[in-house]
Order: sequence, then C-alpha cells, then structure tokens
Amino acid sequence: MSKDASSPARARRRTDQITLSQVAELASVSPITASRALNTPEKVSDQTRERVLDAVEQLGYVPNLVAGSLASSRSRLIAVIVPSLINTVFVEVIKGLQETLEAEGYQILLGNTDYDLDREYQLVRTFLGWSCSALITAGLRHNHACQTLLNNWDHPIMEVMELGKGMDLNVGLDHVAAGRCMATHLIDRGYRYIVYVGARLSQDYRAGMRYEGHKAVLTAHGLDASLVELDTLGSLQAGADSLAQVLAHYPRTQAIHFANDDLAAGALLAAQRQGLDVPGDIAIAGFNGLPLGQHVTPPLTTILSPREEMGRLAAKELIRRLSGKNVYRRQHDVGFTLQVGGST
Amino acid sequence: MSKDASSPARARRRTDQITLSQVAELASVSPITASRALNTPEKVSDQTRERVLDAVEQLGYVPNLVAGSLASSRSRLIAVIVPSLINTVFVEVIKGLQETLEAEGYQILLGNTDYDLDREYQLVRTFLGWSCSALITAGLRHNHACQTLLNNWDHPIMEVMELGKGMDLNVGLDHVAAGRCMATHLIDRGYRYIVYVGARLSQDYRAGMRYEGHKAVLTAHGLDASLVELDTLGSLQAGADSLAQVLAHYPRTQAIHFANDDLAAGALLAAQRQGLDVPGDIAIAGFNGLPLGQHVTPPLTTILSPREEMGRLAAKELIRRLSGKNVYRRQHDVGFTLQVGGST
DNA sequence: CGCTGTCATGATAGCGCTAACATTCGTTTT
DNA sequence: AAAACGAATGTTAGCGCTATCATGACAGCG
Repeated sequence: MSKDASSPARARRRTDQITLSQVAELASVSPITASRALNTPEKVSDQTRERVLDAVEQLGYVPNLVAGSLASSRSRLIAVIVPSLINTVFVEVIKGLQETLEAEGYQILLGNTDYDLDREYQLVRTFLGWSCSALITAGLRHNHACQTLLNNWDHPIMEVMELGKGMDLNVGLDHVAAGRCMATHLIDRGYRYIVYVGARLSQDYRAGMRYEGHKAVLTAHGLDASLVELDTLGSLQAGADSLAQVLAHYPRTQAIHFANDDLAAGALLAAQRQGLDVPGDIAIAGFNGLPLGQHVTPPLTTILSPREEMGRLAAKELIRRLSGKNVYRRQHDVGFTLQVGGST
Repeated sequence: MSKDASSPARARRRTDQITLSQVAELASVSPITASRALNTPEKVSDQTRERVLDAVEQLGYVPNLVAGSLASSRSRLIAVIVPSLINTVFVEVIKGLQETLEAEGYQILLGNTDYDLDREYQLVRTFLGWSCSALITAGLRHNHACQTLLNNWDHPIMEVMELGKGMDLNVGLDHVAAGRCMATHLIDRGYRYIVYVGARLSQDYRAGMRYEGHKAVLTAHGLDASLVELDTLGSLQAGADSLAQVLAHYPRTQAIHFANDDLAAGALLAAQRQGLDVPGDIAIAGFNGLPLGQHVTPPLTTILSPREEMGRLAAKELIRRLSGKNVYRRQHDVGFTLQVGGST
C-alpha cells in the first residue's frame, strides 16, 4: 500500500490508475497529443498515432471518461427514462434505442419512474448532473419542476411513445386515433355492446387516450362506451380475471376492447378454458401486436405498434441532432396498423 | 451570450452552469462546507445546512456528478451487462436489480453484448472508464482480455444467472441440475423417447448446460438424448416451427424438453392448432416459469426460476459489499422449482 | 491555567483530461 | 525571396468538485 513515499508537504491522493500522461511519456509526446491520437486520430501524423496506440496497448491504459467529460463537458451518455420495465413495450423501445445508440458509441443511463412523475423529476436531476448528451423519456407528461428544468437545459430532449407537441423532439404514434381505429373496426363488424377494459388508466394514460378515441366513436354511433378499469397492472392474469367481471357487470357484452394484448390474450385464453366461443360468444381485441396474439386461437385482432422501430427512429433522429445536422421535422409519427385476427 | 467580459489574456471556457461555489457564496460559507452540507449533512451545523439548502433551492443548483466523481473517484454508477434484451429473462433480472439499486441511490449503466464476448470486453472497458462502483454481468464466461481487466479491477464484480466459482460475487442457479431435474421428471412420467430442443446453444450456453444435465440423466437410464438445435433465437414462432421439425426427424418422440418457455409455449399452441393432444400425442416441458405457461391449456410443465429475486438478491449483496459490510458468502444459490402442469 | 479533545469550518491542492491559444516547420503563393 | 499558409505538436489553464490537512472555538479535566 505504501509505494513511493516521496511525501511532499501535503499527502497526495493516489489512484494507481494509468493515466494518459504516462501513455504520452512512453510515446514521447505531450499529453494533449496523446489525447488527440485517441479522440481525433486524423489530427496527428500516422507515426505519432501508432506510437501512442502502442503505448496504450503496452500499459493497458483505460481512458478515464469521467475526467474527459468534465474537461469537455461532453459525456456520450444518454439518459433513458421509462415508466416501467414489466411492460414489454418499453423494453422493446429501449432495445431499438440501444442497438442504434451503442453503435454510435453512446452509453445508456437507464431510469425507471414506476409511473411516478416526481420520481421522474428526481431521475432527470440526477441525469443532468451527469452532463448527459441527451435525454429520452417516455411520454409528453411531466411535472412542473421537471418541465422547467428541462426547458432550461440546452441538450436535445426526445419524447417517445405518444405523438404531440413536446419540448423538443418527438417520435410516437397517435393513441387517440388508435382507439378510434379499433372502435370503428368493432362497430363495422356489427358489435353494438362494446366494453373497454384498461388497467390503471391514470398511470398508463396512453391507454386512457385510446379509450378517449374509442369513446368518441361509440358515442358518435349512439352507443354506450362502458369502461371497466382494473386496479392491477396489465397482465395475462388480470385479463383472465377481467373477463368474468365484464360479463357479470355487462351481461349483454358482445365485444371487449382491451387496452393491451396482455389483457386481451389473458382473456382469450381464459375464454378458451371456460368453453366460451371467441368471437361467437364474445369478441376480443387488443393493442400492441405482441407475438403472443398471433399464436393463440383464434389469432387476436390487435393494433400493431412499431416499438423497436420507434426506438430506432428516435435514436437516429437524436444522433442526427447530436452530430449537428439539421433537423427537418421535430415530430415523427410512426403510425400503427390494424391487424385483424379471428378474435373479432 | 456575452455576459461578463472581464477577458483575461486567455479566453476562459464557459459553462453557464450554476456551481457549488455560487451556492456557497449565497449561503456565505466556503465551497467545501456547501459540499459537506449536501453530501455529509451530519457534519455541518443545522443552521449552516439550512442556509445551504436554501441557496440550492433558490439558484436551482444541480450538482455536477461528473466533477464529483472525478474528485472522489466514486460514481454511484453500476454497470449492468446482459447478453440480450429480447429475452425477457434478463429484463426481469434487470428489473430486480434496478428497483433495489435505485432505492440506494445508484444509477444503472446498461450494456448489451448480443451474446458476443468481444463486445462484452469493449463494454467493460468503457464502463471501467466511468469509474463504476461495481459491475454486474450475466454469466461466468468472459474472454481472456476481459478476465484480465476485471481481475485487476478493485471494485466488486457480480456475476449472475448461473452458479459457480466466479471472479468475485455470484448469484445464480445450477442449470445442469435444472436440466437433470426436468429429465428425471419426464422419465418418471414414463416417457422414453425424449428430445431436447434449444436455440443457439453456443450463445445461450446456459441452455446448453441444462442439456448436459438432461443428457446425463437420459444416458444413465440407457436412453437416447436426441438434440435439435435451432438457428434462430428462442421465440413462440421458433417453438411452433420446431414442433414439425422434431416430429419429422424423430417420429417416435413422446416428449420434448424445450430450452425455455417461449419455445415450449409456441410448440404447445401450435400443437393445439394442429389438433395434437398434449400430453397424449406429445408431452411438452419448458424452462423459466413465464406467466404465459400457466395460461395455456394444458398449463405448461416448467421449471420456475426466481429471476427478479435473483436481481434483488444480487443487488442487495452488492450493496452490502459496497457499504463495507462483511460478505459471508460469495456464492448464492437462488434455486429453482419444478412446476408440474398438465403438459406432461 | 494549560492541556487535550471535539466540533465546525476553511485553505489548498489536486482528480485526469481537453479547450484555447501558441509555436514550429515545411510548403505554397505572388 | 519574402509573405502567407497549413499541418503537427506543445503550453497553459482550467472543468467543478472533494480529500487532506489546518485552524479556531469551546468544553472538560486535573
């Protein structure tokens, strides 16, 4: 532990770490040249670059990114804030983000709000403290403090999942339209007693927006837009349980429009177990286009949302912005596709 | 833009950011005292702390964590490296890690290797450059450079998912034993022609370990341990496709032991669509204990692995170590449970 | 009363890196 | 041939924070 005791008046802090200066010394160049050889190789001569890289190799030098970030106030760190990791939807978006960002040498700092906007604010504060190059967050809703903080922040902000006028960049889809789309499909199919089932709509407010669209269409047709709101998060189990609940409450129900495929598939599998005919006795529709929906019998009618694609596009647009290129559109609609299965 | 032009000989870099010094000035204390008020509040007087916090509030100060980390060489950043995000198993572990680590004020730096050990090495290098407080990685296998780098690193390393003698801490389960367990179950049930189906076993080598256990049991019983290895990643679709393939190759097959529940459920749903009786015509078993398995008919026989629990335990052990407490055991077996459904 | 100990605070000196400017030297321009 | 230029490298001065040691005030003690 006590290595060189060339103790000056004041003890130095020690960090046995190998520094760029040591690399520079071994390569007989100045530290800044070593720095350039690593970060902007085109700015040094071939010979020098080679010598520096040799020295790096020889010493097993690992750049201290913390020091680099402090000096340059650039971190190549990108904050990603999602409300949940249970919901596969967000994971798929993260996946799209990640493969694109990592390929460009960015690192992801991941935060999970658990659908709590105050928690989001805390995460944002922490992440800003890391001088992130950009911030990606799910959704357009934030609390006031968060809004203020981000408005004064001078790095790109990308809001994903839903479409609308955000703070900066936005990639998403129109959930109200998606809700309208499915409701229209159900009506076209001839169903008249239609119930919407969602889970914690105040948290998963995008499902709430889909309900708004659904309701508008039903109302326009003079139909009742019954809503059953579950108190658990969406899951197969919750979907299965909700089926009985809906039939008890609304015995005349002909079709159920579920807020997502987990609920819908859960209900469909439960119906199957109970010997109910889908769609004869009850029609079932979902949202998301999860693979599971295509493997149940009958295949689930759902709305396909391009989740990984949303992540990739968001990442690409962000990178374009980060590399100083012009951003033509701040808002990108990734759209959705009605996928009609046999369940309706 | 041009604020105070007290231009010295050399232009200063500017970062309009509010610094701790400004907070200190407003609170009429020295910067170091302000630092203490925020980081070790018990070391300053109540009065001082209050003045500093007021100043923080008033100025909207956001601590520069990069600078703090450089000065203290502590970052409260934890690197998490997984091979995939498509596989829900890793996501669930991450979830367990995250909820525990975030609660203790740690942040997650997420990396995805795509099952590539060289990529893992690159990620590790990057993460070490961030002076992470610890590193969590899925699996005990690493390439040589990575191994060397990590052995010389003086922070905790946690290897999760599988059980064995790792570099430092380890939380996982015994996959060979799990394979044995399911094979034993199938034999007990009376099946003799049993095929193991896995996807890319060289990548998902833990599934390969389960096969080893499976094979050992079958061989001990004088049975053939046929293996079908798929070239895609595990998914419902791959499982469905594999069913036909297995029956074509091994027409006498009585039971299929799938490497995971996605494959198994895919096959089970496909069997259902094709009018095959499960387990009459063909028995199906999986691994993981995904909720889906319990919602198909018949419920899937599988092995329940405590994934979120694994994440939570790993995080807890890590935190214990990071807070300087004694670590009694370096290795933790989270175990597994055979869950017998109707599919066998 | 001087000594020791404890508590709150401050002065100083970096952490390891890079931005901004400066220098050197060979090459092109007129 | 002098002036202008550009490429490669170097010098200097921080980025914003905290570890380390130093100081001053005050309490307790024989």
